[in-house]
Order: sequence, then structure tokens, then C-alpha cells
Amino acid sequence: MPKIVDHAARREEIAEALWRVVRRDGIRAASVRTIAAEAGWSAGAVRYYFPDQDGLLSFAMDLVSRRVTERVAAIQPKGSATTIALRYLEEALPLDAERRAEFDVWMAFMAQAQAESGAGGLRAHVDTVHDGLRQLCESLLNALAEDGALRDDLDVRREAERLHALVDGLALHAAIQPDRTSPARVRQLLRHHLETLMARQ
Amino acid sequence: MPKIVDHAARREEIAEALWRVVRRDGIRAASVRTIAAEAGWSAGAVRYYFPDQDGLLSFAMDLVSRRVTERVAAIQPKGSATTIALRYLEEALPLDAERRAEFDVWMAFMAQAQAESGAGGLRAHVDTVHDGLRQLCESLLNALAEDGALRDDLDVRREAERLHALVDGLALHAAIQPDRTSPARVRQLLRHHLETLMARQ
DNA sequence: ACGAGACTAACACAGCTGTGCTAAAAAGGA
DNA sequence: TCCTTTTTAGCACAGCTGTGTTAGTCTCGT
Repeated sequence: MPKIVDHAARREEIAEALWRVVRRDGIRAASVRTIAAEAGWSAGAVRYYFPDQDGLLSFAMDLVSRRVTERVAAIQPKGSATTIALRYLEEALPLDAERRAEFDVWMAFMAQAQAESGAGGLRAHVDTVHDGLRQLCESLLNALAEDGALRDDLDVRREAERLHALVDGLALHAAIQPDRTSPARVRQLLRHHLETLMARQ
Repeated sequence: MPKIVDHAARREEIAEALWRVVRRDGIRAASVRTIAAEAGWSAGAVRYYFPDQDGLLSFAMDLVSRRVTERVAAIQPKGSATTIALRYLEEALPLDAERRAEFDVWMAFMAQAQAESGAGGLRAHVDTVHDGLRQLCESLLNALAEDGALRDDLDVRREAERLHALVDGLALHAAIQPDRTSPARVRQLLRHHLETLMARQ
């Protein structure tokens, strides 16, 4: 039988090369050939795994969300509801090199997906991730409410949207001005926001 | 003497053609020739006003921030401090077609500017606008504080950062999912956030 | 060993890319 | 009218683009 190569792993390897190209030179530089060179293969090899470029872009974008989802799924919900909430939300924030890389790439794809035409499946990916994060915010707040930790005059749905917007805004700031908006500062702001939602003990 | 053409106006006209191309097909499609076609001129004409492509991109990005700045400068600060604050902050949000177009383009440029190399002046533009919006947030909160409308246990600097992040997050949501995050909803969330900062009357 | 099937590299092709260059058209004061 | 300066269009060039195709290499169960 044939040479055995982990197809899925290879595709991820190529997608990660695409990430590096996008981070270094922007999405405009993400051609089949530059990606192949970055991955250390010939262009033909890349095209064996991804027949066309759109498929590669789509896969690479999907990989970002899968990585985040995997990390979120791996979280052990221990500690107080607040601690848990913080831990979950932090996973969506670019607070270390790995997550900053993911976020930069995600931002490039998001901008591309905003283009009306030719966006194909990119638009759907954005919506899915967006909805997922909102759901997460709502779930976390509900958990807090069930613990009685939340103020009882809150509209949870509204607070979920506000929290969601804050998280996305913080992510943007952490990515764009990491010096001014340090990881510690982001955590501090997020914790502070949650505290404003808490009932007085 | 020569044919007289408003040089500045022509440059803006070309930059707006670039905006349309970026919105329609993404920044990857923004070549000199596509932009010229969109503007209705030859590529040579475009290159007369912008000798190289980087200059065009940079100018087009700068134009976005200038447009926003002009609108902000034109605001008449009437009404309560809260009303004023809302009016200013709304100007940075993509709540109508014009501002949504600007934001989409801005997002594409921001993603491109994140690329480490070749970003040239784009990075500086992002920083400038970012700092400007933060300053605005801080000024507005200070104005509220001087009116005695703000709770007195607040750390204004921290609240400015939180407000800034919320505004950017809301802008993103309004741009990405305009159906779910309607202009009315965005205004509502922003007003609600400000209310949580207000002293009880 | 051998050959079926998975994998790789290389070339071809038409079309687009940014930029340099040149010739011509337009315009209005002299 | 003519002439200077600005403005415009077009071509040329080398290089890159996505994709189709083809010939080859490698691996491993039999």
C-alpha cells in the first residue's frame, strides 16, 4: 500500500505556514508559492493537499477557530464561578505569542470575509465563531447568576452582549498595542468588569 | 498656464475608488489597475497622483481617519454631558452606510498593518487613531466627572480604557453582524454602559 | 520483488502585478 | 496665436499569479 502520511496533520502544517506568511507580510502575500516556500515544499505539493487557493484559505481560517475551541474544551472548570469565567474568556484573548498569532490571522480573515463577493465560506466561519463567543458569554453569566453571585437587577442577555463586545474590544487592543495594553492590564480590566456585575457579598 | 484640477480632490476620489474595491473584493484585489477601472480612469492617470501603490494605500487609510476626525470636530456639544458623550462616541461606530464602509476599509487596513514587515506608515496611522479614540473616551469621562454626573468611586483612567474597548467591540459587532447588532441596539448598549457609571441622582 | 496507489516536483499557460518610460493631449496666460 | 506646464493614456518589461497537466518517485502489503 502507499506511503502513509497523516493527511490531516499535513494540511494543518501547510495552514500554519500560511499563518506565518499572513503575519509577516499580510494576506496580500499569501500566494500558493510563498506558502509552499514557507512550508518548505514545492507549490505542487501544497496543491496536492489543497486543490485550489480558496480551499486553503478557508481551511486555515477554520483551523484558527478549531484551535480556540479545542483549548476552551480542555478547560477544567474548577474554582469559583468568577475564576472559571475569567479563565474561559481569557482563552479568546491574545495574551501570549500563540494566541496573538491566531488573532492577527483571524483579523486578516475577518477583514477579507467582509468583502461582499467571493467571500465564500469565510463569512459563515466568522458568524459561527462570533455566535459561539456570545453563547459562551451568556452561559458564563448564567452560571454566575445561578451561584447567586450576580446582581439581581441585571438583564443577563444585555450583559452578555456587553461582555462580548468588551472581550472583542480588549482582544483588539491587546493585539494592536500589546505594549500599552499588556496581558496583565487586560486581565485586570476584564476582572474589574465582572466585579461591577457582582452582588455585594 | 496649465489645466487646473483640484489635486487634493482628485486624490480623495481615487482613494474612495480604492475603498469600493476593498469593500467589494477585499484588499487582495486592490491593484493599481482595478482601482483605476473603478475610478473610471487609466492606470497611468492614477499613477500620476500616486507614484507608487504604498502611497495610495497609506493615503486611503489616512483618509478614513480624517473623515472621522472631521465629523467629530463638527459636533456641536449641546445638551447634557451624557448626551454629548453618546453623540461623540457614536461617530466612531458604523451605524449607517457611510460609516460602515469606512469601518470595513479601516478593518482591512488594520489587519494589513499588523503584518510585521512592509507595513510602512500604516502601523503609525493605527496607533494615532487608537490613541485618539482613547483620549476622547478619557475626555468625555472627565467632562462627566466635572459635571458631578459620575460615581465618585471610579478610576477614570481605567474606565476610559474599558469604555474604549467596549466602543471598539461594539463597532466590530455592528460591522460584522449588522442584522443582529442593529444601530438601535448598539446605542442602547452604549447608553446602558454609561448609566452604570453614573451617580444616582 | 514488485507493482498499486499515494505522493511529489516540475513545467506550461494565460493573465495579472508594480513600475518605468514616452508621446500626446489639454488648458489658459502671453 | 502660440507656448509652457499640467495632465493623460498607453506601451514595455520582468516577475508573479492560480491552475492544469504530466512524468516521475516513493512506500509498503502482498
